[in-house]
Amino acid sequence: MSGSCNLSSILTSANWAMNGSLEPLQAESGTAFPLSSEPLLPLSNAYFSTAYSAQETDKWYCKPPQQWSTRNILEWIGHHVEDSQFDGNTLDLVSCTMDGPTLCQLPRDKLVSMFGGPLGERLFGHLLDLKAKYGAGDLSLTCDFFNSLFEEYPEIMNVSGGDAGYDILTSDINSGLSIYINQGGVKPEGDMTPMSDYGYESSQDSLDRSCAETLRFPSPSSPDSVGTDSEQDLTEERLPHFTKGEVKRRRGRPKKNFLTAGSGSEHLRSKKNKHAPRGTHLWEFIRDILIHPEQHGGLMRWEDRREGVFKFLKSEAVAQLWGQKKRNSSMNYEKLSRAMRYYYKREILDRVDGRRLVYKFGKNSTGWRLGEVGV
DNA sequence: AAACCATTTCCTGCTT
DNA sequence: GAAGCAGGAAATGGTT
Repeated sequence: MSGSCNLSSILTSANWAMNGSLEPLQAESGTAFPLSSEPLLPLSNAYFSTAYSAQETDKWYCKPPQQWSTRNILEWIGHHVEDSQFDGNTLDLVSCTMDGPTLCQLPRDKLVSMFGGPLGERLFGHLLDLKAKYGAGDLSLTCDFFNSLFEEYPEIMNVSGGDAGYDILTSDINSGLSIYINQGGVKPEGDMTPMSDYGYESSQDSLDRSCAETLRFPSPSSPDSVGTDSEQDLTEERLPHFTKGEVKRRRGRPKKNFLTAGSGSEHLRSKKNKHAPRGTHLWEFIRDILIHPEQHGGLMRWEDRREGVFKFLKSEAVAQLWGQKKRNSSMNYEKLSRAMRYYYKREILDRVDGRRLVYKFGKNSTGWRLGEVGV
């Protein structure tokens, strides 16, 4: 694309947003998406760690993508660029400058052609998840989401055979409307269900969207959104108190099922990219909560930042959030803490004796120390 | 396909 | 008694 600015230009030009001395960026004539007059912000690690000048409610993660401004979109793309360690210098500024409705209408292949395969797929998948999440209260947005989904993945409409029962595809967190897919059909379900998970591709994705205070904890009688082998398994595994003494619950991680992974985009993405995205380990998830307190304050806090000592303030809420990330609504602090204890041996965590809910990062953990990149 | 890794689940016993 | 800690054992899903 001739004459376009790349992201390094943004990083340079965006300094005007900080020192106010540079001219606003202008798009080339014929640009498909008009540039916003809003100041553009740098898409760098430093930005994401330090620039919180904008009101929190104006962040991309605080509103539906349909309402994003150009700056929101740049922040969003920058977040994925940073999180995936993608080389932002290869991107066109023109590709990044559009409004929310324009972005939401872009088909998958268009995003892929604009941003390249890995990043484009990533952006598209996350956008689907965001549309699913924010479809609440606006049926057109939900329809938009399904139109996109069915357009991109028509095989969903041809699911047949397999286990009986409905697999949750998505849910409307405000209205309680849940959409299930069963053997080629889509069934709306009126009952309230646990909040659907989002397509976490980084810990920030989840945390941006969730605060402990707004978490919905699954009721014992509600259907579970986590994939199980079958309806029978769902009963046996998720409602053990109904079958206690009759069926022994299987140990280990519950099985996933096709189409049960939130929007399905992560499942489909994983086929193409076998490498787990950054930030998918528990200790990284914990670390990110601690280093982004402005996004999820009140869940955890540093006891001694220099030494890496931290404390769970809302242990169950953190566990639920971790469960969302792993698409496992049965996660709790007991299980999370068991995983944390495994880190002692690997020296990712050090023991802190005698203090409840207090842990300490070990020598094999990174990214939390003062002075490290982005911290 | 198999080995490996990082959890997840369940459990018993202990401590606060 | 509840909550948390410790760690063994077995299981799963994803990656190599």
